[in-house]
Amino acid sequence: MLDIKFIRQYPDKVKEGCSKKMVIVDIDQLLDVDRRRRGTIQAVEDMKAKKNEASKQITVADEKEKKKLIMEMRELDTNSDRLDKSMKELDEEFNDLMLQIPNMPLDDVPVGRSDKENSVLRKWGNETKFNFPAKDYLAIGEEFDLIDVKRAAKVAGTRFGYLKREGALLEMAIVNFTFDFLVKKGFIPIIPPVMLKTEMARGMGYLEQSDKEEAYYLPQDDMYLIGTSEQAIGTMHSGEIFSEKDLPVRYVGFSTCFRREAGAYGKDTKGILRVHQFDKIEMFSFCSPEKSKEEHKFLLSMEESLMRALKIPYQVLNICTGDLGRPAAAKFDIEAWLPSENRYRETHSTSNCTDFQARRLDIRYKDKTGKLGFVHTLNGTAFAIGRTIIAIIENYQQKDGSIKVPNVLQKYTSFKKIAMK
RNA sequence: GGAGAGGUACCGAAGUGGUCAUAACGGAGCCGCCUCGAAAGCGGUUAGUCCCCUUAAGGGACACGUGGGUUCGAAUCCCACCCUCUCCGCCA
Repeated sequence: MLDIKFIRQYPDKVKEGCSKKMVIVDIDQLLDVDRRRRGTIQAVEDMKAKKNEASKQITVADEKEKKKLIMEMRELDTNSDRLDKSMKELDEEFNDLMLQIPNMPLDDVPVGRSDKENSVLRKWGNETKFNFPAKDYLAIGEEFDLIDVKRAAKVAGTRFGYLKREGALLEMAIVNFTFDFLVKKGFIPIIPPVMLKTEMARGMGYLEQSDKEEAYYLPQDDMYLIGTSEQAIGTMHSGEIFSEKDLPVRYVGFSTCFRREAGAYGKDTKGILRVHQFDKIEMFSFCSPEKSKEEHKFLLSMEESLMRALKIPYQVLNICTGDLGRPAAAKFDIEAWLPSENRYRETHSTSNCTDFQARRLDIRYKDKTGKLGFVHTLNGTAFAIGRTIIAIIENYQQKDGSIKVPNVLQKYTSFKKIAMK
């Protein structure tokens, strides 16, 4: 959510931000509702002030005076009912419009219409080439019985997978390695709930329009399954006030993530690249507003360090305004090299959501002088484990058909390569 | 799932229709006084959001878990929901 005061003051900036993000919202209509709403607030408050004054008098008035005042107040009530009703309508309209407005992109975010206009910031590592016929991850995974999507389809349907044998063990190794790495950097390890109350899901800004279709909803309990642990970590401090000296507060969370992939029919239908359920390690920061740009770079540097530790070639994308999504003010993606596709595929994403989520969730901080302000929230993928395993299998396949385990992970596994069924 | 108790400030807690929310009382934190220093004691302080006005100052509304209702008036009475705790049942 944006600050209405900011919208009043800089309507043109907000309109520009919306159009850069390819979001259509009628800002003039919002400002009109805002004007009418404030007028009504004034009228309602005047009336309440009158009633409060009369109430005070009633307590000290004599019997005759009291009766007269009560009659007057009864009459006033018929008017106030009408006002209350239009107040409620205006509030609803106002909130509706406010929730539609996306976060403003930061000034240095490149302007573009869609993901086709994202720019490559840098590349790391040499794109893996083999002097033997390379296989794709699914062929190798099935050969060694690491991945089983056929039986998953029987049991749960398409877009599910079993991770088996060394595949399952590899997941544990990645989790342990990543937690060791990030806890040493000061991140607080956490395993969050994977279900959210509706109000919390809304607070994270993922329930508006098409985003809503992406989440699994449990009607019996009015709850949502999380699409990423970001949603359960960001909401953790809702309604709370940090001391500025305690910021930044950084978490590393592990959770299963659930996505309906409603708009992705026909896309990546094979294998486990795009599935309804996967495990992910996620970083999340709460920081002061002045530090969020720096914090964003820090999260990106953590992502890159992790990829370099695994020695998987990657590129960093600077996401353009049209591809940011609603809550983000700036975003970087990392794509890992997949030899079988001869291209990079997304494995990481880190967003600076500035105060957009903090406003909705009422997460503030108190500075040295006692002044309150909204914190900035940021998130970044440490590893989406399924896709990381895909990248490892493909980039680490050997001429003899085996898969080497990346050096940094060997400490966390009892095997150095995967060669036997 | 059944039965009960409860949610008030940083924490504990009183208040059970109006003079009790700038919220009694107790504790904790911070600042100051006292002291060579500390403890004790004393004094101060620890919330906000919105609207009007805006240079400042000021005025008003709301805030007793959340949302409704009853009433001239609700922390207090009624309804729904959320959360916490205790006991029983079930359970990894």
